[in-house]
Amino acid sequence: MERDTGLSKDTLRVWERRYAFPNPARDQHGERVYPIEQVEKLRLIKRLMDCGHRPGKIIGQSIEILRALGGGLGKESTGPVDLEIFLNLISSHQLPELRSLLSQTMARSGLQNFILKTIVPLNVAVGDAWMSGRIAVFEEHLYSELVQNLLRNAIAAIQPQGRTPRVLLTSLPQEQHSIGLLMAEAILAVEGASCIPLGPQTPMADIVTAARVHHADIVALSFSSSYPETKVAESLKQLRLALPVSKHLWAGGNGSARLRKPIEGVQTVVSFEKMLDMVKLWREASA
Amino acid sequence: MERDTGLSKDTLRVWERRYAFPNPARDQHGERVYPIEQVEKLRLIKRLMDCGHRPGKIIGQSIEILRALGGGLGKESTGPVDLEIFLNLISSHQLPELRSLLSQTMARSGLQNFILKTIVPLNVAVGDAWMSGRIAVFEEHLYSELVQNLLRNAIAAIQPQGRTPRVLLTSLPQEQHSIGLLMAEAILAVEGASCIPLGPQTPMADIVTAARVHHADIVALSFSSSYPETKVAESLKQLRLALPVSKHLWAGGNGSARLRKPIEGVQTVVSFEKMLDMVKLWREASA
DNA sequence: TTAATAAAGTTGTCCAAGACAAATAGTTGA
DNA sequence: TCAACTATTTGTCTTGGACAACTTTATTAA
Repeated sequence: MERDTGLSKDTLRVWERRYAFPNPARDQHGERVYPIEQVEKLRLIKRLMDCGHRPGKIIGQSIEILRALGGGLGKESTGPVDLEIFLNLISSHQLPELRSLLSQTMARSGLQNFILKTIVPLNVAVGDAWMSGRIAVFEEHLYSELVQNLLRNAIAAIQPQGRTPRVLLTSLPQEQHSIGLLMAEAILAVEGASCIPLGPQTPMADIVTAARVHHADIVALSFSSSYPETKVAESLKQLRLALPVSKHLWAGGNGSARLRKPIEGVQTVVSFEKMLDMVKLWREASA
Repeated sequence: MERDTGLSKDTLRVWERRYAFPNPARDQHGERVYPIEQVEKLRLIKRLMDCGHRPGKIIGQSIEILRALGGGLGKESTGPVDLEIFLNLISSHQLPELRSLLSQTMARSGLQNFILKTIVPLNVAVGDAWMSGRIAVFEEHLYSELVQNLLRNAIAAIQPQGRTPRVLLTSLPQEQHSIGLLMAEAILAVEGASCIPLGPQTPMADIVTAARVHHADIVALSFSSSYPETKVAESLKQLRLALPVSKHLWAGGNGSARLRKPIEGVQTVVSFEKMLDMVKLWREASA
C-alpha cells in the first residue's frame, strides 16, 4: 500500500483512526485488505495533497468529487505543441509511432526546446491523464522509459567539453524520481556545463564527498512532489552546513517549489528556463 | 535507515529487542539516532544475509569478522577481462577514462559478450568492493549511471525488427533495481526479440493488462537479492494465475535464484547465457 | 545408514493506541 | 495590511505483544 499510494503506513493507520477512511476489510488473520476502489481514492487524495489540498478537507468526499477537483488543475496551460496526439499514442499503445513522433519533435525543436516545450508539459498532461483514469500505470511506465532513452541518447551525443560549471546532479535517499535529473542534465549539457550524474538516492555524506573529489561548483538536488514536505527544508539546511560555502547548492523539482521561506545559501530552481539564467549568472560571478 | 540499510523498520526494532543490536543513541525527543559504525555493520549484515547467512548467527560478530566473512565471496571467479583496471578507474573518479574504456571494451567484444563477460562480473566486483569499503556508494552510483547510458544507447542503436518473441520486461512494485532489466533487454534485442520495457515497479494488475494489449509472448520479471525472500514465490504464483496459460512467465535475477522448488508454469532464468537458450527453445516450440 | 516426520527454534511482519512536534488556519490587535 | 498569538490539524515516532512461515534439530521408521 505504501508503494501503491505513496502514503506511509503510519499515515494510513492514523487516517483510519481519525477519519474512518480508509476502511480496509480483514483477511482470516485479521490483516488489512484494501478494496481496489479505496486504493484509487487514496491515490487521488495523495495527488490532490501534492497540489495543496489538505487531507481532512477532502478525505470525506466521494471519488467523483475528487476527480472533479483534480480535473481543473493543468488545464490552463495549453502548450504550443498539441499534446493530445501524444496522449492518444500512449493510450493506444502505439510504441513505434510514439517513439518516432517524439524523436521527430526533438529533432525539429532542438533538445532544450523539446524539453521545455514538449516533455515538461507532456509529463504534466500524462500525470493528469492518469489521475482522470484515462491512461494506466503501465502506459505511464512505458512512456517514462521512452523519454529516458531519448534523453540519455541525446546527452550521450553531446558529451564532454570539460567546461564549467561542474554540476553534481542527484537526489536524496527518499527520492526515487530521476526523470527530472535527466532533463536537467540534458539542458546543462547543451549549455556546455560538465555534469556528474549520480542518479537518484545518494546519501548525504556521499554527496558531500562526491562534490569534493569531483571538484563540483554546484550541487543540484531534485525533489519531486512526493518527497515528504517537512523533509525538504530540513535536508537542504543540513546539506548546506555540510558543504563548503564555495559550492553552490541548487534545489529543483516540484517538491522544492513548495518551500515557503528561502533557505540561506540555497537557490531554488523554479523552472528549467530559470536554470539557464542561473548558469549564466554563475559564469558571470565566477569570471 | 530503511533506505540506508535495506532493512525494514520492524526488523530493526525486533533486532533491538532480541539481539540488543543495533543500539542507537537517542536525541532530545527520545528518537533513535544511529551511529555511523552501526549503520555500516547493519549494511554488512544485510549483504551477508543476501548470501545465505542468518541474522542470529552473525549479528553478534564484530565488523572485522563480518568483513572477512564477505571477503571470500566472489573471489573464485576470475573473468577473462581484468576487472581491476575498471575498479581502479571507479575508485579514482576518472569518469572520462572509465567511460571510454567501457565503450572500447563493448566495441571490441560485441554487446552480448560485453554484458556476459564484463558487466555481469564487474557488477559483482563492484558490490564486493563496496562491501570491503574499497569504493563508496556515490562511486557505485556513478558507475551504474554510466552502464545504464551505455546499455540504453546500445539498445537504441539496434531498434525494432518486429520479430518474435515479444517480451514484456519489468519488475514488481517492491523491486527497484533496473539494471538487470536493461541487460536482459539488450541481450534480447540482439537476438531480434521485441521488447516492451516497462521499467521497474509495475503493479501486478498492470503487468497482466500490458501483456494482453501488447500481445506479449513472454513476461519476464527481475528480482534482485534484496527482494523479500518470502515474496518471490508468492508473487510468481499469483501472477501465473492471473496470466493466460499461453503466455510464458520467466523469473530472473539473484532473487529468483533462491527459489527452492520450481513453480508450476514459471521458468527460472538462471543466467543470461541460459536466457539465450530459452529464447531458442521458445522459437522452436512456437514454430 | 538413509529418509521421513515431528518438535523446537528462528525470524519478519502486523497490530494497537498513545504521545508529541511541526505545520496550518483562525483570531485579535496595532 | 501585517504581525503575533492561539487553536487545530497532521504526520511520525514510540512501545511491546502476537503469530505465521521458515529452518534446524531430534526422533522414529525403513
